[in-house]
Amino acid sequence: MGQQSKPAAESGTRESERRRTILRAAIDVFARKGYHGCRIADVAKEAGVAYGLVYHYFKNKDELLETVFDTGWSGFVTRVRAVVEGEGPLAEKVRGIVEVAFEAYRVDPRAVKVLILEIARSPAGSRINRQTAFVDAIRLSSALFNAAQERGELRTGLDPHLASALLFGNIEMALTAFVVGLADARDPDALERAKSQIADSFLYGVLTGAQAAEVSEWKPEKSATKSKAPKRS
Amino acid sequence: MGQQSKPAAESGTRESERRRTILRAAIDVFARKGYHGCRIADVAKEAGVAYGLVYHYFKNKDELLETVFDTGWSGFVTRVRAVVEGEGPLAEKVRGIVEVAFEAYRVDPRAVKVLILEIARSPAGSRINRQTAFVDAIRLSSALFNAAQERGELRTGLDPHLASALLFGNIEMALTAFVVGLADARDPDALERAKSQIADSFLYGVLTGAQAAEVSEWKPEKSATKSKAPKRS
DNA sequence: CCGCTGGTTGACTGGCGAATCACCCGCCGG
DNA sequence: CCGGCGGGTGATTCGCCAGTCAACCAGCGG
Repeated sequence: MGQQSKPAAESGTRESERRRTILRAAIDVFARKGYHGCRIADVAKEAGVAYGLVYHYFKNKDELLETVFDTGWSGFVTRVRAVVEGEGPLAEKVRGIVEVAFEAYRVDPRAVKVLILEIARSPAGSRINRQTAFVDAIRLSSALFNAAQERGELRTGLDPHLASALLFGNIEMALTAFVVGLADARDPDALERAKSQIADSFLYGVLTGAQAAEVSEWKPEKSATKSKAPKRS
Repeated sequence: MGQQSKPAAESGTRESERRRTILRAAIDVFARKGYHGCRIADVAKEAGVAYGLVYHYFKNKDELLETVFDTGWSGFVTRVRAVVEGEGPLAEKVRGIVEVAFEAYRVDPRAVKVLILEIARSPAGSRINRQTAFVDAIRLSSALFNAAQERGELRTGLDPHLASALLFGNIEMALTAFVVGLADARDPDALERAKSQIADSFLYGVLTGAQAAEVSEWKPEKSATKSKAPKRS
C-alpha cells in the first residue's frame, strides 16, 4: 500500500491516489453486495483506509455512487460520441457502438455491473435523475438514425428514437446476461459471438432490404479503428 | 391457516380482502417511492390499515416485495406460456408475446413499473434470486426459436437463446421508456406504434429473408385471440 | 525546535425505521 | 354470561448505520 512521498505533480489527474483507491473499492463492493446492501465501513475496509476518510473525499454515500456513475458513464458516452461523429457507413458505426460497450465490459466488468444494476434502473428517488443520462445517450445515437432515415436507409415507419432505444436495449440485455451469469463471461468466444449477433440482428431489423443485403457481406477485417485508448476507471 | 367460518365458496381466492388491499397499496407505494425509499408505515397508510396489520399478513418487508413479484410475474408468465404453446406461425406468436406485455402495462402500469424497476435488476442480495424467474421466461420462449431454427426460419448462426433474450430486451426497453416517462404513456397511439415497431424490427432482425418477406404482408386484422382474460392484481 | 496545515484515524451518536408486543374488540360456542 | 380466539391496533423497542468530531501524525517553513 503506502508509497508516500509522491512527487506531487504526477499523473495528470489532480485527485489523490487515495481518492481513486476508495472509488475503486466502492465499485467492487457495490458490484458484490449492491448499493443498499453495503455499509460505508465495507468500502473503507475494501480500500484499506479508515472509515472517516471516505467522508473526507465524498460528501456522503449518495455522492459516492453518483461519482462512480459519472466516471464510468462519461467515459462510455465519450467513446460512443467519437464513434457517432466519426466517418463511415451506418452499419459500421452501429458495430462500433456495440464494440465500445462490450470492450468496457471486458476491461471492467464490475463497473459495468454497477452501472447496469444500480443506476440504469434506479427508482425515482435520487436527486438529479440519472435517467437523463441514459436518455442523453439514446438521443446521441438518434442523430445517426435520423440521418439514415433521410437517406432512406431505415425501414419506413420506424421511429429513429425507437431504433436508437432498441440498440441500447439489445446491448443492455446482452450485457445483463453476462452480468447475472446467464452467459459465461470468461469465455471470450461467447462475448465475440454475442457482439456480432447483436449488431447483425439489429441491423437486419432496422435497415431496408437493400442496405441489409450489404450487411451480409460484411466480415470482420480486424478493423483499423480498433485502437482502444486505455479505458479509465 | 384457519379458513373456516367464511361462507367458504366466495370470490375464488382464499386470501382476505384486507390482504389484497395491502398488496395493492404496496404496489402503488413501491411504484411511487421505490422499495428502499418507502417505509412500511407508508404502505399501511396508503392501505388505510394499522401499521401492525401489515406484519400480520406478511412476515417482513422483503416478503411483501416478493409477493408483489410472484403475483405479477406469474400472471405474465402464464399468458406468455399460453401464447408459446398455442397454434400459429412464429411471427404471430412473437406479436402475441409483445401484446401480452403491453397489455399488462395498459391494465396496471404501476405493477409493471415495480417489476421493471425494482425486481428485474435487483442487486445480488435478495434471498432466492428472482433472476431465475427472468431466465425462466427467456428459456420458455427459447423453445419457440429452437423450433424455428430447426425449420430453418432463423438466420443461420443466431443462437435461439440470444434471440429470446433480445425479444425481452426490446420489450423491456420499450416499456422502460414509458415507465420513466420518456414516451407518453397516455397516448394510446404511442403504445400501439411502439408495439408494432418492436415486433416488426425484431422479426426482420431475426428471421431469414424469405420469412421476413412475409412479415411485410402482415396487417392487424383485429385478431381473434385478442380476448383478454381480466388481468389479475 | 515549534507550531501550523492538511491528510488520516476510528470511537461515538443520533435518528430512522423494521419488527415486536401488549392490548383491544366483536363474535361464537358453551 | 363467560372465555377463548382471530383479526386488528399503534406505541415502544432495538439494532443498525450514516455521518460527525476530536484527536493524531507527518511534513514543512520559519
